[in-house]
Amino acid sequence: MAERGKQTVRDLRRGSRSTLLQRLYFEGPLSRQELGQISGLSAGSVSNVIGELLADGLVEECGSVESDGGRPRILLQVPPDRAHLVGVDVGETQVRVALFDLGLTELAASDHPLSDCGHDSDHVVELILTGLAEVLHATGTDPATVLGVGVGVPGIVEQGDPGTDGLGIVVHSQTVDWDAVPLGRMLRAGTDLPLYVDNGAKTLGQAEMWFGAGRGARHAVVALFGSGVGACVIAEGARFRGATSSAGEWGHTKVHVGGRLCRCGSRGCLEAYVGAEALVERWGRAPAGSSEKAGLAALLAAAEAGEQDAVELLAEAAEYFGAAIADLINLFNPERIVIGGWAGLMLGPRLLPAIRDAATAYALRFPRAQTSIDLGLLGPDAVTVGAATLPLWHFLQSGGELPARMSAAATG
Amino acid sequence: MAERGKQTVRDLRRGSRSTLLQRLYFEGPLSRQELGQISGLSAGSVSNVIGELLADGLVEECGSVESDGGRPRILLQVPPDRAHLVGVDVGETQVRVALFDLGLTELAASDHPLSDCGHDSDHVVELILTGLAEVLHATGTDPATVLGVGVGVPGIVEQGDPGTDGLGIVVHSQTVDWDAVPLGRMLRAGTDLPLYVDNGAKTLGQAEMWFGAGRGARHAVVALFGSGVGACVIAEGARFRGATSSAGEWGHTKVHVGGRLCRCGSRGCLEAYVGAEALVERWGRAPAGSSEKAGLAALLAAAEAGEQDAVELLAEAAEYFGAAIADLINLFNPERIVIGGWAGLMLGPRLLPAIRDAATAYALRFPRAQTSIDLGLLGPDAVTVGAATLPLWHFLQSGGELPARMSAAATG
DNA sequence: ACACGTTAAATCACGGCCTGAAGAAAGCCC
DNA sequence: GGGCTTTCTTCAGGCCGTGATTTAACGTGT
Repeated sequence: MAERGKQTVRDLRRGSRSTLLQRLYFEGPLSRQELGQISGLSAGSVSNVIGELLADGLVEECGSVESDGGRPRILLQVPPDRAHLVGVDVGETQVRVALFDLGLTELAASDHPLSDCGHDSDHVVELILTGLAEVLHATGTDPATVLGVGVGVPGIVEQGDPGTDGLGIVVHSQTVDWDAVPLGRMLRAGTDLPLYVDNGAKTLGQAEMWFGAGRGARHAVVALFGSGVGACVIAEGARFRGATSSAGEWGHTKVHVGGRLCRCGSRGCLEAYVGAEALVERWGRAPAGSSEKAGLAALLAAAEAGEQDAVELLAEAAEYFGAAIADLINLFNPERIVIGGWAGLMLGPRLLPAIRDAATAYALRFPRAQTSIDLGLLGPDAVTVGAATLPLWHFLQSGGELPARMSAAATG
Repeated sequence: MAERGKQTVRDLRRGSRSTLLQRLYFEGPLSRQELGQISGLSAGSVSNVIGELLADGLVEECGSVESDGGRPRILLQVPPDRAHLVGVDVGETQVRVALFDLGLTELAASDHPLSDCGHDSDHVVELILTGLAEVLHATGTDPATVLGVGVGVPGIVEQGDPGTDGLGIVVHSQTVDWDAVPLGRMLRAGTDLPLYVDNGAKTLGQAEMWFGAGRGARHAVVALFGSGVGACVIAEGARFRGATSSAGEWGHTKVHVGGRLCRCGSRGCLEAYVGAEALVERWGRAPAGSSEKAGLAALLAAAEAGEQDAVELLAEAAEYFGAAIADLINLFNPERIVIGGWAGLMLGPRLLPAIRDAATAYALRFPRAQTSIDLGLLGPDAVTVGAATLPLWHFLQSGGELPARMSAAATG
């Protein structure tokens, strides 16, 4: 149980590189001095490791800061243009491919609507690959500088054996009718870049954790409230994946056993009570033919205008949502809950107080007291950013391991 | 995020010791040869580390086995009598203290009923300390050979800062009315032994994972079904604790928002539908004045005899239980669910098929397909065993670190 | 200008670690 | 007794992080 495999003396160096690289990446320009303080490494080791990273071009000096009277500190940072990342969002209505630099600044993006052919997997793969080619071409980016492609998909992702170059990645989705689609193999046929695939809600949560309302929390749950409902659980600073990477499927938690029919085929799911699709449908007064987003906006406007049925519907949704959040608090004991997703951001300002109250009423006192409930800061566009964090995470975790094809071209 | 702190070259040795010790502990007598194979360490290192452990008396040779034609393998094992462990169960009706050897064989136990003074914390602490003295005296065990005392309590345990010798341990329990009881400090006043405290349901789950139906699983949830309902979540082979160690409070998951009133004060909790206390109360036909256990047995007998209301009540309980297990499957994506606890073991044989069906009906297809649902193998007595695994786990994890007072007396 | 104090970074000997190869040990078979 | 096989031990070699020492780079005061 929990035996971490064999460790050679070399893994220490990888660990040190990783620690330093992560600190520099997340905590901005830092001197060797400060790096030693916060990482616990000795000054000698910091110098040594930073020297290596400098030689690899993974770190660069950027100015200095005087230190009253003594030698000035040299600031170090991870050069944002040292490498690139690709994030893909396979959404309900479109496939979006974005190219980022190492600092996750978006350099280019490509959108392809998904109206005609639906979610036929061959079509989606084709769109991903064309999008990838487009963003690379538009920016004149050498594919050799891309650390990897992260893809957020709707559905459950089976990661397969690691080390098989992503070939084992398989996607299951009851909602878009993907049954064991071998996305890894299919994408691999069109690109040599390292592939990372995860659920889109999870990647959005990842983005919120890194750059949004989740920053700094080590134990958090990002509750994603959109057309459906999902969650991304972070424990000890890393995604909680479970045995086959599908942990956090919150939308089909039973809040009312034997209750409303859900699109998953079961009854009483949270999603059937608070999902945007369900809300709009239950309200039944959205302008015919309008989008789900417009429908929800109309519902919200009606409630703001004081229309009784809209007010009640939203109040009920807040109660169910809060109760389900209470379940998350009881089960995961997070220090923070972040409510994200487009519907969450739209309804959040109105519902947050009621959600907090419901969570307090339904959760156990002690874990509830340890938890704050806040709105997310990132819009749904952040799915691509989150997807791009997948290869980025691998990069940082491995201590700055570059694909073989890139290591020669240390541009600094 | 997820930066594991600084590692010195010495931590490697600790890791190796820990790995080897764990393998030997769990996988019985093994030769250096086999140890090298399964741990990934080189033969040289194994010899080296085992030499250390032998010198510390943490490992002993135990016979040899011929190896067709070559030098025979020398088998190694962890000597069960090298040290002792204490497990304490602070239950609903009694305080039970048990002394174990390193192999978790029970050497002595002491029970004290908790009828008169209820759960007054001073009284409980007193009983624990007398029980501890009793088992040590009865077996003539030198306290210096005790690795630590593990305590399972009803309620939520706040671990406090590690390294403070357990002084920060505080217990909260809405059911037995403990509000921030500083159990660590209180016990520390009466003993110098290392202290470990956790929720009793969690320790029972721990026992089930180590020696019961959970053996070998790296991701599992032990669902504990007794008077109340709880869960112990194991991820990556270790307990999932969350931010403040209270993760896994499953009994108050909302299965029916706004439904039955629960003893926690909230409505619609799982426990209010399937907890033994709730079932017996709802049935309403248990012999007056009988214990909860007897009441549940009577309910079961009535159902076996075909009495309609009993049959229906149990069928409903199975459905709710299965639905709540479906939530666990969706949220934690375990490879195994173990149903334990005294009520679980009592009703399990009858309800398991229905629970499995309900879980299948309510959970998402993919994660459900990855999970097996089985009955636990250990009775509720295992709480003490589970509690004793707390110090044992520390011992194995640290690579066989002995309290200072013991290391001199390497008896071999 | 110039020495002095101060702070930051680089260097280096040291003790530890794991590996891998070579050697020693312990049994069997002929 | 001489091979042969298999297991275990020993040891050189390459790395690693530490901590002390040295060097670098800057203010300040004279």
